[in-house]
Amino acid sequence: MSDIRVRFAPSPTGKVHIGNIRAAIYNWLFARHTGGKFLLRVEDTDLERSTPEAIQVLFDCMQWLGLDYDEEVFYQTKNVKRHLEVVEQLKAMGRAYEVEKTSRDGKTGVVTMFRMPKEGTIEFDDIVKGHLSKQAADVQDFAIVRSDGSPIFHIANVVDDIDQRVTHIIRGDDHVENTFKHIEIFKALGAPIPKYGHLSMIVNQQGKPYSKRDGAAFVGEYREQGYLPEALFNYLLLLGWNPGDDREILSRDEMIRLFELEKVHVTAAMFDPKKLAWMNGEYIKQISDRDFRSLAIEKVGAAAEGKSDEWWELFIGQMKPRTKTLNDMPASVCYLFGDDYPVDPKAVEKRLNKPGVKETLLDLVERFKGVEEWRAPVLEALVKELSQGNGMGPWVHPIRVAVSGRMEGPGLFEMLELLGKAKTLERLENTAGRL
RNA sequence: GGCCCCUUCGUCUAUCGGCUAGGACAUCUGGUUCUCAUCCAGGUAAGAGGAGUUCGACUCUCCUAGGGGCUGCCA
Repeated sequence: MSDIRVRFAPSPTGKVHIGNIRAAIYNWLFARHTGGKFLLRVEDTDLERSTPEAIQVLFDCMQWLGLDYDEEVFYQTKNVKRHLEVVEQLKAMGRAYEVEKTSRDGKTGVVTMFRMPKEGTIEFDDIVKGHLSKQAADVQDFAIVRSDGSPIFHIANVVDDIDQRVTHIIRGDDHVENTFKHIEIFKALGAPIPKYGHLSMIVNQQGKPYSKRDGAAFVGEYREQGYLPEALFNYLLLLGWNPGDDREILSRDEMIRLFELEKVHVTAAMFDPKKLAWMNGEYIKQISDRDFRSLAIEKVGAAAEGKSDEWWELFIGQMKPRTKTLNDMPASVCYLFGDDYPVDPKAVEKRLNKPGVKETLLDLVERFKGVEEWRAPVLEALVKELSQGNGMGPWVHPIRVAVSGRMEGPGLFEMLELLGKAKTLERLENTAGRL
């Protein structure tokens, strides 16, 4: 146990950005590594966007990624009274003052400003960026209460951090400049100044912050696309941190054991969907047969019912190494679950519309009819004998397209076993009939 | 404009003054194979530029260039 307390403090908007969730991951890992507490604070002061649905999306994302939090969720709106009390305190001390201002949209009103020192330097040691300092004169006074009386981010954030007794603030790089302001508020209030760690941004190929224009920018999209939470977690973790050796695929326990905030990189990291896809494939290969089966059933739907354990074992052995994201699966195996499957015209052209193919298929139907034990090795032996050692291509390719409509997939004989004798014969005959 | 930060293969990165600069993804070649994928073997590919410190610099210092962040009654 330690006294370390960190928080993830998103403002719920109905979507959780990958850069944001990476901050959550680093906070979580830091807390779990040090034996501290990981707190969740919902900065729900934007009443229009912070709907119950948006907050639920946030919870769902965290649960999906296995980011469990300690203590009760802290809602920023419930602490508004405190924020305003502190502002009064600041005013009494002469550190805050009211002024009439005109906002960008032309409205004039009285806002409360925080008074920054006018000389000296403000400095702090950022755990990831190192020593940072700035002339106080370079930081302007800033608003902390709007003309409608509502507290602004800067004051709400600091007061909540004080109330939640946060010891380490790990957040996005875009808050570095705010830190110089926040430190002054902590000082003015006589509160201990937390340690800071600012995380670089996730950027696109142009080096700009990764946004929805660059592809899937939100956690929910990866979930919908069939990525495993473990893979996204692992990939995001590696975007700016590594254990110091060549390991890349890490178990949750290893991550917790090895994670060190001091080793987080300062530089922005470019998001590479290809590597994420590779990593997802690695995780799919790692999951248990049982889990793979239930995920497959989830994706394929009702058509997956009624298959035997034995059937699944063969299916899993064939499909696990061929699956990059779970969502690829329904399309790549649908011919196993029904007769309504797409036929690739290029495959037909290349493998079926050739002289002699019709005869080959009809001949195979006759030979297959006599097969009593409908098993991949038996079928393979049969075709091997036909080919007389000259390669099974002339048989294998037409069969594959005839029964599946595509040129790629599981091993042909395994495919036939999965399909069953009746379906295989039916499809071969039907296909031959159309040639 | 001002302030702050960053800079190793295309990408993520290792290197804490000794480097023939290592790994992974991507890419290419070959092998295995009935296709695809897996798997195996191998290849191409990097220290932004310039000064300085040092026996020695990717590692330390400075300058330049390039990139990014902030500069709201957003968070």
